[in-house]
Amino acid sequence: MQPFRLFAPEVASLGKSARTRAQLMDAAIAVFARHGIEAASVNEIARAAGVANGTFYVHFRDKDEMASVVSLALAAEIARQLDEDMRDVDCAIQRIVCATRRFLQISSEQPPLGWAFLKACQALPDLRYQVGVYMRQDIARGVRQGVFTEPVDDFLIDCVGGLVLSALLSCLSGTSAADAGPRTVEMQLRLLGVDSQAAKAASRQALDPLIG
Amino acid sequence: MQPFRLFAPEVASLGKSARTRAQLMDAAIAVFARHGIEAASVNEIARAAGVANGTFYVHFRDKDEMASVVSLALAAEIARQLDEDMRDVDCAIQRIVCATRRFLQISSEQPPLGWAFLKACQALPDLRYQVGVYMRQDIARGVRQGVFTEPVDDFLIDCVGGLVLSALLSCLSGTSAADAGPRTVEMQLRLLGVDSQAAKAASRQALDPLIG
Amino acid sequence: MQPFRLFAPEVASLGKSARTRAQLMDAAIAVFARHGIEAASVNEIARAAGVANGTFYVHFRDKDEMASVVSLALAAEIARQLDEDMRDVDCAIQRIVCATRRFLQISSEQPPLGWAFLKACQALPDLRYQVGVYMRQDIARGVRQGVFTEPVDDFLIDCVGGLVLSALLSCLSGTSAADAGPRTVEMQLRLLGVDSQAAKAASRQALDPLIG
Amino acid sequence: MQPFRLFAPEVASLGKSARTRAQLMDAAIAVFARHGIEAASVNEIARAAGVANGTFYVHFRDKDEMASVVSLALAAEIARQLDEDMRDVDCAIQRIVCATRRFLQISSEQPPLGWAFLKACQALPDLRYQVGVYMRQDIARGVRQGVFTEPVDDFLIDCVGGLVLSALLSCLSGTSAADAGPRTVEMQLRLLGVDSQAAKAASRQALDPLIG
DNA sequence: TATGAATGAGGATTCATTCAT
DNA sequence: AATGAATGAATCCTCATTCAT
Repeated sequence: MQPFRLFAPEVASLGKSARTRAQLMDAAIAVFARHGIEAASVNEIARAAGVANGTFYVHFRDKDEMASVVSLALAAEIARQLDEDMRDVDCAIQRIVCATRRFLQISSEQPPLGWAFLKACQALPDLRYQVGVYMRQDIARGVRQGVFTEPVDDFLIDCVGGLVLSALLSCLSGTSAADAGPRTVEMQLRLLGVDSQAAKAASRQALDPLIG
Repeated sequence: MQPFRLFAPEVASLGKSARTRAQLMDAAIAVFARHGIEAASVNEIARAAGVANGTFYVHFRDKDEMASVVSLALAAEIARQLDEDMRDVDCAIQRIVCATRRFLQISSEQPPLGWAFLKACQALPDLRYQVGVYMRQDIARGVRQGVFTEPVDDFLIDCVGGLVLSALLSCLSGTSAADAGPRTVEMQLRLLGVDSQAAKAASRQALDPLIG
Repeated sequence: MQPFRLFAPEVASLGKSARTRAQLMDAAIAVFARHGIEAASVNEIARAAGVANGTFYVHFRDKDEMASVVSLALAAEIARQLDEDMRDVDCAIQRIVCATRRFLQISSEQPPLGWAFLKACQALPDLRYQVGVYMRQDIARGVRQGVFTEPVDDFLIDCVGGLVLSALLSCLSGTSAADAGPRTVEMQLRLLGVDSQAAKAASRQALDPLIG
Repeated sequence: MQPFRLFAPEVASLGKSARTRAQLMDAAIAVFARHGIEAASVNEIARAAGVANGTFYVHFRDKDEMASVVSLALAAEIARQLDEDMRDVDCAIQRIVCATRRFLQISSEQPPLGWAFLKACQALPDLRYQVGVYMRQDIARGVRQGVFTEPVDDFLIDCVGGLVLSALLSCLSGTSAADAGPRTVEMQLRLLGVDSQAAKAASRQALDPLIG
């Protein structure tokens, strides 16, 4: 019925209310992915979640609040997965390589998730800001480690973030090559000031087999 | 009443009908800039143009057609200005430098134009494709001239285009530094495979005084 | 507020939703009767039903679906009444006499119902077909009983049906005589091949006192 | 461009203004036939006539007036053709046979004309009345000649007229048999009180070869 | 909590009609 | 007479939101 599941667990580990809320959020992601955030209708989300439309307002004040909650939760969930993968990685380059490739993998292998994230980033400045904060940590770490020479400011973050989202869009649109992950990382490292050869080498290095 | 003027000339050099159409298009750009293309309402566009709602349909079949016409015309107008500036420039790097800095200048100095273009690119894949075709010419020229080492494919174009749009968004959001133009060019050249120092040098070189 | 009641029962024997739906259907019949089906506006129907315009779409997908639902329900309701009256009548001539006179009585005594039915028949070929199927049963029965000599085909059904509707129109227009029922039956029987005298005799015979 | 021509002569025998008016009337018939009178739009009629929409109002006060003018002219034109065919026929039965068969022939061989006439009769009581006046003449003649036994009143006229229109509808809908003309006449004569055998004989008699 | 009918403002679109040229 | 752009009321329909159950 509802093929996409991120927040609603299979087992009934949550209370009924929390489960309904999670179903609504998963449904919202699927609908946002299909129609974009503005065009998504509360009725369609409720229908996709298998609940009555009125139930929506039991869990969210209005559509805007839900968009914000869902988008932030989506970003947090992605960040959680990336952090988990990089728990023990100290090298900033490694972290960038890992995070970016893993991010592209996750979001292009689950198109609803990828599209929803992409469209949410386009629609919600708050979300872009949040993502920027997250990226800035690793980039700042690279500066401290002396591997990134570019001065870190909002503009750089905006551009690096925009590059990754562009790559994601390209992947989701289906026109892009198979090695989009490494190529994106390579470009990203170049933007950060890593020299060309080092960027290429780092971007192509083997990752945990889980990661493409 | 309507501060933004791109298509509607001050003088009555067009017939009355053409003038009304141009007013609608200018109004559309202003409204697209404020609310995005999807959320723009025909009534608001007509009101902004100072005509009755029915008049919209004298000039455009429906909202979608107008969005497409306006966006393409907007892109064509920008391209026309850029081409004019670069009429005699042969060097691909020079052309990229010039086009990108000029583009950012034009579109961030006229926020309605910039926002409208940005949102149009997000909403209309056709427009993105058009813009890609335009950019690809100069990039291919650079490859022929031996200055860009990166292989040119759709993915590269998507990323380079995305980078420039990200820079524009950053500028329009008002958070970015004054040297966004040169910095964007520098990043762009790096993505294309120009080495770091040459990129920095080229991006900072003096342009025609008109260009910032 | 709404003088015509066919589907909405006085008592609250239906759920609230079903009652609203029935009110809309009754209102639709009244409006169809006044303006015809094509010219009837959803807003006017909703207003006549005493509900908000949006409520219309809670109960019907769109105007066309409602027109079809209402018309078929109207025809079914009329057919139900006729069938009830003729439950025990076997003779085809009797059935025709009874059905036609009763039909004219019902629909000319309740002009909204009559007009709505008439206009629905003009606008909806499906409804005409339905009515034709219904009429054909009794006519075929008459052929089996050897009292109708005319061969039964679509053209005959179309003509007999058209005759009855013409009679109804004449009644509703107010120009016609009091004995429209018997005269219509007589003509109808003649069309079916009953000879003139028998037709006149049968058409004038006494019916249940309820029936005029 | 405009396949249907009734009022606009090929040759320029009329003044320019009269020609434009005639073109509009022909176009109106075609459009009425396609969409019905209510749904026909002035713009579509003007377009079909090959003139600007404003021109419509040079020739007609408004849409209703045009509908009335066109319908009446259409009926008059048909009547003129029938009268021409029957100029020398005195026998009422002959006249009915001839008029009805010829009418069905004309209007089913030129579907735009047939549909327009049919829909006009449904929409405009005035037209129905006019047609009734015309039919009544021949029917009254039959009564004087002693061949029709049925008393002539509005109700009879309505029913006989309705029968012929039903037959036309059946023909235009394409479901009806080839001998619709004779069968319609036969039914019509029965309605008027002619006995069955005489009706059949008269209805099948040979007509002028032109007439089917 | 959950429901789902009801609401009514708002959006896209059509169209009869007017009027300056 | 003819034009065709302009008008704005009216139409169908959607949708976020509310509320009684």
